[in-house]
Amino acid sequence: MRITGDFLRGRGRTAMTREEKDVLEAAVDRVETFPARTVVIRRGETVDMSTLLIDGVMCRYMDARDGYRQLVAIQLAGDFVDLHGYPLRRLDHDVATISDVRVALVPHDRLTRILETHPHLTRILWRSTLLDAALHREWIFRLGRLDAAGRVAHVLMELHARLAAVGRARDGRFALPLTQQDLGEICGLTAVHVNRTLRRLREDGLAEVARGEARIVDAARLARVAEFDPDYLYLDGGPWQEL
Amino acid sequence: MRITGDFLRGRGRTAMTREEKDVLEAAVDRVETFPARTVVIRRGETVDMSTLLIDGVMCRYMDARDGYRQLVAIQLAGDFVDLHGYPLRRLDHDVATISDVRVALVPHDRLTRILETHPHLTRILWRSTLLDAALHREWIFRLGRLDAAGRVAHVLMELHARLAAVGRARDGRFALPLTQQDLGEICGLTAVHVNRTLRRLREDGLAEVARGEARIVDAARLARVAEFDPDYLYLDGGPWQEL
DNA sequence: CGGAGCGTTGAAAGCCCTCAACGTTTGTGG
DNA sequence: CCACAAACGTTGAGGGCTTTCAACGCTCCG
Repeated sequence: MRITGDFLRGRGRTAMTREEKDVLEAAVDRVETFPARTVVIRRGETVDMSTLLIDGVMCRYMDARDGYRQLVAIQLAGDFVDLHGYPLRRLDHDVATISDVRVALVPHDRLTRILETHPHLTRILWRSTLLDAALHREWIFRLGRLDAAGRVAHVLMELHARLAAVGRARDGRFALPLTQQDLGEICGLTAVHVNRTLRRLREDGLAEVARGEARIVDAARLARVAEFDPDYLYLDGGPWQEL
Repeated sequence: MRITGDFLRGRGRTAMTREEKDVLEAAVDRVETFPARTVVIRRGETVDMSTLLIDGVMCRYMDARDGYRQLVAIQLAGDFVDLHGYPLRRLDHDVATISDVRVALVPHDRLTRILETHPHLTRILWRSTLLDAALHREWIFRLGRLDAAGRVAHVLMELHARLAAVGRARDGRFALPLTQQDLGEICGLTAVHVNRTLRRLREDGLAEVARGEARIVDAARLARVAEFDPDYLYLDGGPWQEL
């Protein structure tokens, strides 16, 4: 498969012409791997390349004074992890791996070239950074309005939907290399309470998380607990088709 | 003053050339006003213009099942409220006014023209949508990691910094047309608890909010309670100068 | 096979919510 | 300009959700 084959897969990739896909593919300078649990970019660093995640799971996070951190994004296969670093030039948060990952690196000067020559592809790249922003907003909603069960349920629903879009979920099951501590740092909860909440979801027949795998047992009820509506993911086949 | 004169003011506007400022100004189709507490765009609507806020305060929010809403952004003078609607085509949230507002409307076909002819200005517009995303991330941090006092303090610090950047704060004071209910919908708290928290901040000599005005009394201590670092606002004069 | 990280469970404390009542301000119409 | 109503702000008491602290079991990897 092409290096960039999962980019926007299931979320508007079809809006790219064959030539645009080639141009994007050609913008990749090289492919690298990082081991699990590695910090890749530190907050404040000036960046001159952006990272497209090919396989594995990464995260973006901000540190709190008490030593805990708050995850602000989970990045999955096909995600441009730090494309926003191109217009912003420096990042306001850290980037790290969760699992072993394979990434493609795209130098910013090649993005500038795309900007100058391919307006439609530019708009698609721009759009992809805004899909991230839409996820951010949903995370704000999750943290501001949902209780512990809702938050954990929401994360599971979101990850399932996103992984399914890139062919990495089947029958409601998907690999979930997150610890309960990680889930806590996503949901603004302690690991202890995540544990109790997962038990509750399991006992209620909604979802099961164990040994690096998640399984959504009753999607309808889980979605209700999570107040989950996949609109914000702008998935293909949703109510609108665009670009 | 020009209609677009506050756009990116204090946050990278100087990176725009004179010609680019003219092009942006010319992209404005018309100026409109809306009264306070009006819904301007409903979630899911397809949009073909974007809204630049000239004066007043607006918000973006998502509804929860219980009737409460979660604000995901506050927009101030100079903010492009829904520029993300251009690449996304439809919004995943509602947009409403808080105070009376004056806005400039920019048709999307003119943005497409800019995309095709002004790559540097395009990058600046792109960047402005990513400043919003950086705010989203900080809001996630605020909700996930801070207690009530920290959240309210953080909102006050952020609004002060952003308003100061566009010349609408003086001596730590600024107009704050938000009710305690609004603050609760920003912070994921009830209005009652916002009230108690504001009292606490007042009694501790950190900040005062009353009759539509906020006053930051002790910025250093308030920033500490809020774990506030203005990095994420990408203000001019910060540690980096870019574009 | 040993250790470190991860997961699990219980008890107690704390923060925030809910409910309720009342005071204050704002805006509107007479 | 006043009167009134509605929205907003304030305060108290009690309850619930989540955290904290502590202990222990499990799993996986070197």
